[in-house]
Amino acid sequence: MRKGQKKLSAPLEALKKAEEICQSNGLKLTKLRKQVLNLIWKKSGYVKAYDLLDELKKIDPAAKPPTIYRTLDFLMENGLIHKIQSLNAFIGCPHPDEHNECYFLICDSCKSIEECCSTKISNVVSSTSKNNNFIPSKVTFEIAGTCQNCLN
Amino acid sequence: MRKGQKKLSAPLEALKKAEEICQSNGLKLTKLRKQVLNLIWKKSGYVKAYDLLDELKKIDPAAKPPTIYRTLDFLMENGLIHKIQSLNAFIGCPHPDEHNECYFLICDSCKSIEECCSTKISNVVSSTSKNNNFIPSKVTFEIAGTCQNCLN
DNA sequence: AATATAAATGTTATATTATAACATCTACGC
DNA sequence: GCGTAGATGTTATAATATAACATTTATATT
Repeated sequence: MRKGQKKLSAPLEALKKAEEICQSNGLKLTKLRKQVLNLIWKKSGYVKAYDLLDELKKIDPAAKPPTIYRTLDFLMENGLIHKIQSLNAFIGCPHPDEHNECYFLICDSCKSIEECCSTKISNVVSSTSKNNNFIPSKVTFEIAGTCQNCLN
Repeated sequence: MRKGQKKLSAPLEALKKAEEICQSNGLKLTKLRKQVLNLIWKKSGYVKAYDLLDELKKIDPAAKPPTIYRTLDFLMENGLIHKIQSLNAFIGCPHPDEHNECYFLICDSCKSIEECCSTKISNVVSSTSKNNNFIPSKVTFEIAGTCQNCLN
């Protein structure tokens, strides 16, 4: 498999993991939440909230902005999805069980996003935080640019 | 001077640097742009676009959203200010002449933002980019948490 | 100085993103 | 069954941002 290419089964795995995580943490992955998480994974890249709302409306025509935003909040709080701050967009988390510091490589050309975790990043965050006597709680690390596929 | 505390003269210095940079790069720091940059520096922390618009309206009652957003775009493009993506807010850049990779320590408690540059960060960005065959163009690195002053 | 022209600003309208506030429903423990 | 907390429904509006076109201003050239 080419590096950077998403495994076809990633959505299924992610959904299964989501079930497990909610199960073991006493969280309710309700029908609505499952539907939204599904819709997020159906898109190959990132999704915008209102596009998601449009999709959801195909299932439930009564859906409204708070429906989506509340659901997104739940999914984010529980690490099942991430918000890409520089795009105001959302993306499924492929490894919701391992909460490392993650960063995102965002291709301006093909709009793909690669989520990466690295101890280097975590180390830099903790060392620089320590240097500044700062207690970090939320890290936003997004690198926009051009991915390998689009370079050719 | 306590670490993390802003020098009182920072705004003046930043404005002077801005003049110099525009001068030497053939950019026009017009009256409007200077006014907006001034308003940004007048605030001790970050500023929201529409708050800035309200301030600007005190000087020019005819000011409208595009007035602010266009000016913010100019200032950002030329490195005189930064956008904090996780807050949809803007902040003056204290060292617009040295364009290192920067990150921001954002205190959730007192709302202060410390801009930091470190070669460690730059190194991590370039090494992880290289590992992923990714050519970075824009880095967003924001760490929210609690600052030293608010810990006590 | 008149003229061209590119950049900056003005203006109107609207798109996009997100939340407040309150009502109702549903699952679950007792 | 009954109470309660959490989830969802609903209405309205707040907050953020840009498109599109008109006008003005600076400045380079003649």
